[in-house]
Amino acid sequence: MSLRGSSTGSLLTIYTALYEHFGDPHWWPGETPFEVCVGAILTQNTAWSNVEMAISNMKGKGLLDPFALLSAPLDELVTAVLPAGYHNRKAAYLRSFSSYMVERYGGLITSMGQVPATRLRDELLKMKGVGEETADSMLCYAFNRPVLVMDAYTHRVLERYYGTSWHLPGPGTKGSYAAVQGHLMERLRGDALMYNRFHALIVLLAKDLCRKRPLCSDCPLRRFCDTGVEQTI
DNA sequence: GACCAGGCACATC
DNA sequence: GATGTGCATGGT
Repeated sequence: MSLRGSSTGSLLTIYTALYEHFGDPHWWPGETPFEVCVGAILTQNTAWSNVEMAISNMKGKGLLDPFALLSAPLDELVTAVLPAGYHNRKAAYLRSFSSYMVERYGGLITSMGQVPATRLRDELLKMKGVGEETADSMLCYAFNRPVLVMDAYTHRVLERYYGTSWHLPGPGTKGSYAAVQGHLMERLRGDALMYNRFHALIVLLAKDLCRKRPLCSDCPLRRFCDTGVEQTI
């Protein structure tokens, strides 16, 4: 398992070019850490625009609080998250997450923030509806931990960037998440803010390429366009 | 009308 | 353990 020809320099080049092109992405959209966690669950296999509608519904009903969420009737919660799809499952996941927060941490997100990242990650992964990507999104964007989120965008953009030298397993294959995440974090050796921005900028790039928005002529990111990445992301 | 979008759990082999 | 399938809506 290796990436021939890769180097810390090339990854930092991507990061620097992305930052210069897009600026500070200010991720994740969310007014509170709890809202970020809710968004991480709601966005599973779902476009963010649909998640925004669901979060807006929840905000309108005062459900963006673990205690309020737990005391609300289930059908009210289901109705609120309807636009995000998978409403029955996601409503159950949100209840499960809120229950965990209230029972273990008294509903205080600040108490969760005191827990070592590896332990908190293990706890999150034990909950139904929280896989590696969702747990890492919470750790990085709600708890400001130095964790790089690996999602389909990250995988596909980097796959295209490295081209034939990309020898890590593809999304969905065994060990792919930890392998790719470990590879990138070893080389980037960044802090929480850098990992936060790196993943966010990759997503912005992928979305821009989807929309076929042209990059400036001297931008190092044109390498993505030259390899036809806009055709596949 | 088909396909996709910031996954995950569970059943089956 | 690996693979396939269900979950569900809104936008394109």
